[in-house]
Amino acid sequence: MTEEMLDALDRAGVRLTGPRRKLAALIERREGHFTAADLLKDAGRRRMGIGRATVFRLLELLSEQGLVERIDLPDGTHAYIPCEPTHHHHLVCLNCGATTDVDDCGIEAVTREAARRS
Amino acid sequence: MTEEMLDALDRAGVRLTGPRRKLAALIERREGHFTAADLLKDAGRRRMGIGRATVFRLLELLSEQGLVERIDLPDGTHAYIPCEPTHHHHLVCLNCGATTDVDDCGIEAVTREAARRS
DNA sequence: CGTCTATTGATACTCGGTATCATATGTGGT
DNA sequence: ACCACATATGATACCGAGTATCAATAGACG
Repeated sequence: MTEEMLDALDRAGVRLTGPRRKLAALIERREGHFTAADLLKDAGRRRMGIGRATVFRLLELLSEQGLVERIDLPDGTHAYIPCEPTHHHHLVCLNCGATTDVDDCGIEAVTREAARRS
Repeated sequence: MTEEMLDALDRAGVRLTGPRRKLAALIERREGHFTAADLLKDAGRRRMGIGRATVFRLLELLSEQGLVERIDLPDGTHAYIPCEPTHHHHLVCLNCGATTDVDDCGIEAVTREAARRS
């Protein structure tokens, strides 16, 4: 997984820097979803001097590359889920935070119908 | 619509105060969705001295009463849509901001399937 | 090894929303 | 019509997520 990320970053033509390697490793040991704040906390606890901005920047990069899915939580914060860059949806349990992938794309039918009626 | 809101507030056992009446009127003249910031701006422009907190408090109240639906935009902000307190979904166009109601609840099938599989 | 550009982290900032708290104001009882 | 008192208000300060800036650092490539 870490390798995957680093490869993808390399392929994207960006530099393979120390902070990025460290953050990729941190993401790897997280299971399931996490927030920017989680990573920041992880990094802080291990006294790697990784700046706020760097974390947000890497998450943006990863999400552009499709290695991470950005989820909009109803409380207005964001979570990230490491994932394969294929088409699918995530369902997030608002109570326990568990996540599931849904490949059956039933949403399309609903939106199509709504588009027709508007 | 304003009457509806005020009635509902009355029914909810809260006081029918000046600021609440004014805000209800402001909401009425807005069409479609709006944000807390929109209301704040409206109120400020007319020099009604309505505080930040009051706006958020009223929106919370209205949303508890089901008179307004709180929408989570992907950029992490919230919008509100005046609506009847019945079961339905909203689709928000991310480009133009237009909203549509969807009563066909296709989402249930998807979530049910996912629940079974997890 | 050296250059040169991408990246970094500190800092300050913005913005949506919330907590606090003294003051003002609806409301229900008389 | 008045009063008492709880509820609601607005000013202010605060919080947390995310972004802008910018001088200093460090990959990558020759």
